[in-house]
Amino acid sequence: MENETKNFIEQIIDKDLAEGVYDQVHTRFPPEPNGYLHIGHAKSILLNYGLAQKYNGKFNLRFDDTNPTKEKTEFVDSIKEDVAWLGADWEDRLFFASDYFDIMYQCAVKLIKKGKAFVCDLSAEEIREYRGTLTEPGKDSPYRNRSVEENLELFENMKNGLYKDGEKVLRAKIDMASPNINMRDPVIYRVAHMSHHNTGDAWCIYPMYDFAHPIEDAVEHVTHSICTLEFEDHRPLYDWVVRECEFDHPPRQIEFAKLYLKNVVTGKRYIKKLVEDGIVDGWDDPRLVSISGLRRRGYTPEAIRRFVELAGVSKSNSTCEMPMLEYCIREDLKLKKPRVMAVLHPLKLVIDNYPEDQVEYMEVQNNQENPELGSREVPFCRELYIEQEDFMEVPVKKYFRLFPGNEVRLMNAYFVTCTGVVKDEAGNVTEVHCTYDPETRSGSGFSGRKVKGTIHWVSARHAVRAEARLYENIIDEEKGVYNEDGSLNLNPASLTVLPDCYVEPGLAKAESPESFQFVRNGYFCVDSRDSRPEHLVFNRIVSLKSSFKLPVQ
RNA sequence: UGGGCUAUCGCCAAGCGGUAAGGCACAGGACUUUGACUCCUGCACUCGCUGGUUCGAAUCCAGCUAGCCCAGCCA
Repeated sequence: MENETKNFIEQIIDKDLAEGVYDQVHTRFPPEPNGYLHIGHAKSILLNYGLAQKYNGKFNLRFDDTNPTKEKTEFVDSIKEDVAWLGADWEDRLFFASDYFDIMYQCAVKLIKKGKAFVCDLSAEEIREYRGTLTEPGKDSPYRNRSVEENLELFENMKNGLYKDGEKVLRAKIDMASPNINMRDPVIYRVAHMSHHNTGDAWCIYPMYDFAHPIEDAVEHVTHSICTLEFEDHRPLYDWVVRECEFDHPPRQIEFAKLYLKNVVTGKRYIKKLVEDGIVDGWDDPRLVSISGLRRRGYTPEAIRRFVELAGVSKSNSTCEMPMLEYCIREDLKLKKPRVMAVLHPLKLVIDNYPEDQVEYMEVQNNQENPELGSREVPFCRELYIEQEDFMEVPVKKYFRLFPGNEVRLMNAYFVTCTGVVKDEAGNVTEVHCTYDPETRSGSGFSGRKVKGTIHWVSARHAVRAEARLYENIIDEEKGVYNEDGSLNLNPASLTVLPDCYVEPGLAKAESPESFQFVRNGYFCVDSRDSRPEHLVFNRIVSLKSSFKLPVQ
């Protein structure tokens, strides 16, 4: 733990602490409640929370709700749930930017009094024109030199609702010729006659992000305000606001690169579109990488934490590959969850020399690598279901599962030798027949001979019918997010439903996502949202690393 | 073409003047009551390019090149 390499943010913090710039570390996660959180937010949450933990500091959850046109209470609830689920504990420090509207208003008044802000009557279009372009400087607003008294009065009028939306704004007075466009007298307050989810109709003017955010950080005594790269250009303005408003505890803004996943829709607007168009069945659809979708699919907070850790923190734009995330969930579940038998594509196997009405209960370790998980008893009888891919009438080279004449082990049970098949009129194999050797029962210590193949099974008489859902990325690989006509490029194979699966008896519907490893079929999770009684639905979390692949016929 | 930022293996990512960590992926091999897991082994004489400084450069300097971000009364 001590020898871990430090990321660049930790290096900055170390330096700050060493130089006495700060004597503690205080971070925050400041989402705008305008959508659900996704894997990208997890990086920010875990980074901020992790730093607070590491330095024995504090972590706040703060809703950046300064724009009532986009925000909803539904989103604050879901965000709180997801942040808590990820394990980031804000203790008693849950804040809303809107709780500081009074302070922000006072700050604005202070700026006006210092001659650092003015009320501007220009329209939005005019402001844009006056702003100049990337290569040409802007020019001063004709209202830039209003007196302090006039500005004070006008601003108060703005607050008191004397003006319509867009009629007037408050602007910081900085430098219209700055090469940094954010410094060209940015708007810091706008008029919006609209109910706010938190403050109701108390206000009709709302502060802009660039003005509000530094104040939020400063009043909360945040020391390190960590945000993403696109705000780098805003840092001079952030510092300007903190300085001009004369805060005692100036926070430091640090920017890092967002986390992207290859061939995956991140980005609220795309996910929002999929939800609104009804293409997915909600923000928690398992095909999405929303936190709630990952949770429903069976991902654990530990796996997501591990992934964020592995991906690291830097300033270079990067895109991780899905296998990295998949590795993390396999790693996490491997020793923690039971390994049970389930047949996704059933084929009946009849043991001709096994007594018709006999049932044996085989003792099976829940997880061979982790004895602490204990064992269970699995019924075994004459008729079983095996996986279709575990039988080949005409075996290919190097195939060592079941084929006529070959002997394999039925996992946790007996050796069986295939004796023949039954076919339907069309020539499809409908039943496989075999004989078993009673000497070879699992655990009996039999060592007379060895078999190359071991296959899983489920008792036909006892098995539970279930539905398995296999999810893939919802956007087609390699083709990008959009088609040429601008529509989303959806992957038609993103959801495969296997309605006729059989799983070991004993698996039941769960209240919350419950994960298992289905031997050779990968990791699955009981979908707790399926409301049909007695209907067992499993979401595939991730498949196992490639096993034997049949040669392409 | 103004400003800001970035550039180290297919993908992440250490490195901060002393001669390229690690993980994912991939490829071999061993093991195996599932071809998984585990375990070994391999995987950048080279750090976007070109020059320069130095005994010595991925690290310093100069000049290029490429990519990302900024002209919301969004965050």
